[in-house]
Amino acid sequence: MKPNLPSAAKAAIKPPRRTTITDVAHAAGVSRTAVSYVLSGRTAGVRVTDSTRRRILEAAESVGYRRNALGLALRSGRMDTVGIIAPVSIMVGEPGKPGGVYYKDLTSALAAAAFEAGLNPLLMSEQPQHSISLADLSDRRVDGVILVSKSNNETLVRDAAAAGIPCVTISRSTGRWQVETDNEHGGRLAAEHLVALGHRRLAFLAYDAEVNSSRRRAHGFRTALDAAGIAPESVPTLLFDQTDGVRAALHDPHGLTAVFCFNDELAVWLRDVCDEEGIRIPDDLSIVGFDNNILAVTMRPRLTSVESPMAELARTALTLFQKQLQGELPPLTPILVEPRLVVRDSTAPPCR
Amino acid sequence: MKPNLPSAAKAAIKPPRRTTITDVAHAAGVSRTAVSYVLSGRTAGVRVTDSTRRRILEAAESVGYRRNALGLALRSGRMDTVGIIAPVSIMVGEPGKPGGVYYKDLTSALAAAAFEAGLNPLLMSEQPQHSISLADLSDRRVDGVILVSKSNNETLVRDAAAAGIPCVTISRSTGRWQVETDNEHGGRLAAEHLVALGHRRLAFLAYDAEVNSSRRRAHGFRTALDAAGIAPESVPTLLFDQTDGVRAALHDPHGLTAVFCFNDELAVWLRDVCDEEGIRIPDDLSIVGFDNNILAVTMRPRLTSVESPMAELARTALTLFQKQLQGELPPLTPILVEPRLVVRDSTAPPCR
DNA sequence: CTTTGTTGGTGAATCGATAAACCAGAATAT
DNA sequence: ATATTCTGGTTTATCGATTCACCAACAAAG
Repeated sequence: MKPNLPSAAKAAIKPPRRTTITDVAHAAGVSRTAVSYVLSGRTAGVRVTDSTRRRILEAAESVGYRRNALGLALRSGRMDTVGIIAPVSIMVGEPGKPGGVYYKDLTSALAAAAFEAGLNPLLMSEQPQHSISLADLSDRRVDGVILVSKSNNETLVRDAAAAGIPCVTISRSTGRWQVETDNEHGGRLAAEHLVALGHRRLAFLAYDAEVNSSRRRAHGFRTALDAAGIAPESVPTLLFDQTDGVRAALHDPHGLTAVFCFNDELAVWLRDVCDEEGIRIPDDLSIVGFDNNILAVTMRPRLTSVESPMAELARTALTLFQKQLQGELPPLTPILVEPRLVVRDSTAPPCR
Repeated sequence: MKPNLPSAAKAAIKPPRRTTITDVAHAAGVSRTAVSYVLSGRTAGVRVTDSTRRRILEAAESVGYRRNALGLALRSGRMDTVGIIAPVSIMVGEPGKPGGVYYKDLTSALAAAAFEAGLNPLLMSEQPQHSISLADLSDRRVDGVILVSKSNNETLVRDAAAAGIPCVTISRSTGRWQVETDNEHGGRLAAEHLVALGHRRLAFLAYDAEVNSSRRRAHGFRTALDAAGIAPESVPTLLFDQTDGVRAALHDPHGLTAVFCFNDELAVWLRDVCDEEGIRIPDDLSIVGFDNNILAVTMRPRLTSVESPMAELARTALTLFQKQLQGELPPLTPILVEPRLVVRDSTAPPCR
């Protein structure tokens, strides 16, 4: 039963002959040019009568013709593929690194949006050793890229622009084609909710205060608090990697009654710290997250969180990408996608 | 400020001239064939002296040559790209559908493994209306596919085989190139852990008892219980969509003391039901999950879970894929990846 | 009756690479 | 001295599509 001949193995990789435009041309009794013209739906350059057109379409149907993406791409430069550049370390979800859930959700949403837009999503790593580099991109394997990488990508964006490669950035501060969550508004939503509950002593918790999105959320948060009569200077920024500082802030007798976290994962982390310290949520401390991902609904107590609308973000990015492909001019300012607040059980009026 | 000429718009999509193999040939003063031969590292067909080789390499360097993937693919059929077929509905994480976390994790792990293997991952939807269909695959846009789709994919696998498209399936019962978690072993691990804690009245909780992985996990679970003297008939299968049955089972005075869940999401769901019913975990009921994903560490109490090693699964799939590409014969049986049990706080000795 | 224009296509070049066939000159064998 | 092999490449065909230049036949215009 077991075949000994290498031919059996080679059979697995034998090239299955496909029907080409030439086959259709033969079947219809016309030239390849006419077939190409009719099947691609072009309207300039060649004239064809309706009867010839029908003959070609029928022939294509009967021989089961499908256009070869490579031939098309090589000649005319369209690959109908969009590269999605994301950090590979986040794809495999390294435990220490933040944002794993966010980036997986975003990548998935982008892939789905690409399908909707009739494009094929090719995942690419921001680490050149893992994937084709940006310099390789001009080989037209992809028509352009969407950057969701978190690292400094100014050079990536510049390289893309210099090479004439369409490029949309998500939640970055570089590039002329940008889409991002309205982080300031998100911060305001959190602040207004907490102020309405009666909180007066609040803090912001971040991984890295200098990251752009972090700054924006903090700024929106403090601006709204300021409007409510709470001095921005009295609203500290706590840092994830300074655990002692966080614990001290929590135990201060005049201490905090509410914390706005950079994202849901950080909110979960804070919940764990509170558990260890015997601080009850929401009785002793209210927590607001950001992203509203699966962690927010799984966590106990359920997490009040600012939702960045992933699907809308992704669809907007794809829309921008296609506009860029069609040669339109970039928007004057980054496109902002509005977040909304989802209230759950981790926030309540303060008790102390 | 607003330009009226289309030329301004067209400039955005102007084709940036790339250096081709012809440029290198000119610079080195040799034929394109010689360049192709040297730069592709082939060893048969053409002879080149070391000095010529050096001249070509230097010329390639100095003109900044990079190989065009499309030309290569069109001529020789290698695209160095692997298609990953996953359900798009899961990519966007519809709330009602199970497995969202699992499939996102798996897709990400596959992408990372593809980078490691020197391949580019192209995401494809199992829904033809969203993406290129399998029939389109023979256009060599991808060298083959990895199927992680959850739906019945017998026809997909058959089509791929008929078209000569390399295809690896993950956690499916069709195809000759398969890799899957050893679900039976996973079930045994859960059973042995619970029996060691003293549990005698147990159940299995599933979305769909007929799904292959579900059957395997249940079978391993019952087999190990049988070996411990617990009759398999006394171990019911509870179903997610029959909530009343689940509640009844939980409240039975001679009722359950432990439940093994098909996956972590289902364990979270069960935890929620228990919360509503006033059943404490792990005091009144022990829960074991499967997957050991982020939900397991976020859930309170922390979830004891059987870990299916995602990275190993992905790497194995890529290895199989490359073997298939090289024309090797398929393994005689599906490759099994061994799970391990991670014990946390959701399991304890029974109190009743 | 010649010029011009229109209709309905065809032929050949091209995109960037690979692969098979070939070839001139030198070296070796007979 | 002639035949054969080896060396170091070159020429040409090809992958599957698009696109530009051109053409034959016929009609309308001058």
